[in-house]
Amino acid sequence: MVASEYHDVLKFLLKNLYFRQKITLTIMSKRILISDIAKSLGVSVTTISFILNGKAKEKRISDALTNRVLEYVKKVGYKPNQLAQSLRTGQTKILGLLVEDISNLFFANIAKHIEEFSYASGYHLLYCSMGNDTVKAKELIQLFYDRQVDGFIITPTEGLEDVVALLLKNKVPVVLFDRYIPQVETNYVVSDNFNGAFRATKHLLENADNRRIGFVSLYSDQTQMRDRMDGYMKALDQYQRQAYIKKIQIDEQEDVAIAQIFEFIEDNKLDAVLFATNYLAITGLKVHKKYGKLPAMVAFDDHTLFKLHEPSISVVSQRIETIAEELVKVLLRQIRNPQADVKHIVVPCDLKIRDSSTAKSN
Amino acid sequence: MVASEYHDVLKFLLKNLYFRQKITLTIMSKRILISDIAKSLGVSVTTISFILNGKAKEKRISDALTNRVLEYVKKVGYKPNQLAQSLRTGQTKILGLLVEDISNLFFANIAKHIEEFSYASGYHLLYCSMGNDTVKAKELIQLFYDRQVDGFIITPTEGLEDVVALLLKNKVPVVLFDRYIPQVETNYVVSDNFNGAFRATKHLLENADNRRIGFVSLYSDQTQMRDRMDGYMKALDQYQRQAYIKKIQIDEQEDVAIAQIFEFIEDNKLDAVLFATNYLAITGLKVHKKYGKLPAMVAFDDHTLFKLHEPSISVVSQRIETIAEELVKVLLRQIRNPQADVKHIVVPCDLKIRDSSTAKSN
DNA sequence: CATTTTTGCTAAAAGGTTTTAATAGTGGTC
DNA sequence: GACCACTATTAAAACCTTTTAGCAAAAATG
Repeated sequence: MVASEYHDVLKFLLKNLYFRQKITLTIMSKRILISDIAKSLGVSVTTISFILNGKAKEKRISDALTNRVLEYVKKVGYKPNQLAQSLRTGQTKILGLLVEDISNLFFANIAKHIEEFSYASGYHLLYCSMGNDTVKAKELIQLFYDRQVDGFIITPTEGLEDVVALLLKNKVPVVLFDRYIPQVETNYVVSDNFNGAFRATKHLLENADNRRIGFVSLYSDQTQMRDRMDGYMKALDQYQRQAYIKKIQIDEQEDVAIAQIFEFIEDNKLDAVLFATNYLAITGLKVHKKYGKLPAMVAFDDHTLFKLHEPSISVVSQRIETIAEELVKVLLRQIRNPQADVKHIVVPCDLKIRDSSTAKSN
Repeated sequence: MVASEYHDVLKFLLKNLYFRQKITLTIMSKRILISDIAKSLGVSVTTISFILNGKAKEKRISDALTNRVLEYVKKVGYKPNQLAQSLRTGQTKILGLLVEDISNLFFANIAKHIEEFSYASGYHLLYCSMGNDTVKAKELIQLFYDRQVDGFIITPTEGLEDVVALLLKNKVPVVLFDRYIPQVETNYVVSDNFNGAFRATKHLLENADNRRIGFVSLYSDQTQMRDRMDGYMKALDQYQRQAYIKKIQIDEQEDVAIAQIFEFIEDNKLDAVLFATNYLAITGLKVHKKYGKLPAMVAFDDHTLFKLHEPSISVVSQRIETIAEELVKVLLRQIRNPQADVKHIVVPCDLKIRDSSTAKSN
């Protein structure tokens, strides 16, 4: 199945998921077994299993019997016990979603869409937030592995190289997102952070008033941070301007961060700033609120706040739905065909220009 | 175990979760079986199972053997196959979390904390968003039921009375939150919406400039909406003021909603407005941005935006962590003791007064 | 010393599927 | 009419645990 076909199938499934037949609830205390059906119909369990798994033709079950079974199964609302099924087949039809923090709007949004695509394909999701705690992260991956999830969707935090490599070595399907691990050859889906930052910086540079343009980022070796910085640098190089870079500690106290950003802007007399994450940009806005000073700015990742803020904040926004769709697509491909080659998918970003980078105010 | 003890245990587990022993990864292709251990140690499978399930004493397994087994198990990193375990015991150690929309900040935050408390107790979470689609919601509940989750945490959308009742009838542990279903006697954990709204309204009333105070809500019969309105009404009654109530369609186009709110404020010459949800309040702020008019206001549910907005927005905020903790506590109680009586927990709200309801500006 | 009780452990069943290997019957071929 | 191929179905093994019921040896009892 080529990619575009696959895409269509997914879309189709998704669209029709909620319009299937009228839903019949079969929540009842005594779950009915395949052996009950076999007895009632005077047929063997094997036959029924074959029919239900679509192997009727292959196993030469007569059409008459096939229909009789199918009808009866529908009538009594039989559903195979998934645990028994999973135990036997080794497939749980569950994916593990490990994000940095599910309460972060970016991840929550991704999670929402991943959920939609997964469910449309018959997969459920176990989720968890790993924070920036490597030990916790490894433990959670181990837990999900022990639960025999069919695949992993992970935002790798630092220090996870070995465990991800271990998963791969054991042929566990994995797809990373938001950032990837250069040393480990895995599937990943990321935004085009480099170009996003490049275009944002260029946009700031094109306003002649912006002589001195700074970049606020985090102390982090993660690829998305590196790429954003590289994009910023390239734009500056093109215009032969000096770079001003400030990195904040990942778990810095908010007021400390605020003070640091304020100093950074003041000391360097910055006219404009590119913030590497929306969280940092929000911290930047608090500088504004506290010190009443705000240079031109662009933030990475959109946020409800940015549209409403006065002035509204320009952003490099990620195509969250596309990312989610690709994630599920790549992962399911790997699950269905373990031989499949590794996929690296880079999704373009969109530069949304608002007032914070154009208005002459401030 | 009384509630407070239980609370302590949870807290303890949570705190120590990440500091346990050094983590040893046992991700490996060939999973080791209990029978392998039995063979290696020349002991029966039964004995090992008893020991691992803490029944050594009860089953009179000698201490010597117990230790030998425990040590060996640790050495080879054996972990029981959870599927086989679940199949046999009927317990999956998985909870189903069904929220209206995981990408909504309120639910994402709750999800984060529910996750923490669940994991600390050895439970994992399957999540999904139901939207406002009753059919989808029922289907998802059915799917989770089929997966034999040990319990449900649900924000019931309208039309779910029957399926929740069905779960209850079949002794499936359920706890509702955010709102409940009056006709069905279930566990629930909700905020004290009535008093929250009452206090917020009273706060607005106490400012003598606010003669006309409106309430913007949704067309919805859900309890939390009803309670918030009742709280608003009671405060107005106390001050013998007229009520101005505007309800917006749940899935209304944003610009339509904006226009409706604007009209509502204009037509009634409102001095102040209480918004029944943070989403509505944000829509209200867009009225401000579009028409440049903003009465005094208080929003329900906090949001990053509100602290930063100029003026900052006063809110009735919910104690999300407490709610999450109670949810898990109540649900696990029910799971562990199916006879346990139904719990109704009402968590107080906090009125956070900011500039939008006090500043003389606008 | 015969009987009962306790100790220490285990064989086998149960949980509910899928899948392998086999069987009994039918029709065709030379 | 012996042999083969095919049809339509199934018994039993496998997946990996937990739990029931029971057994043999040792200790306690009268």
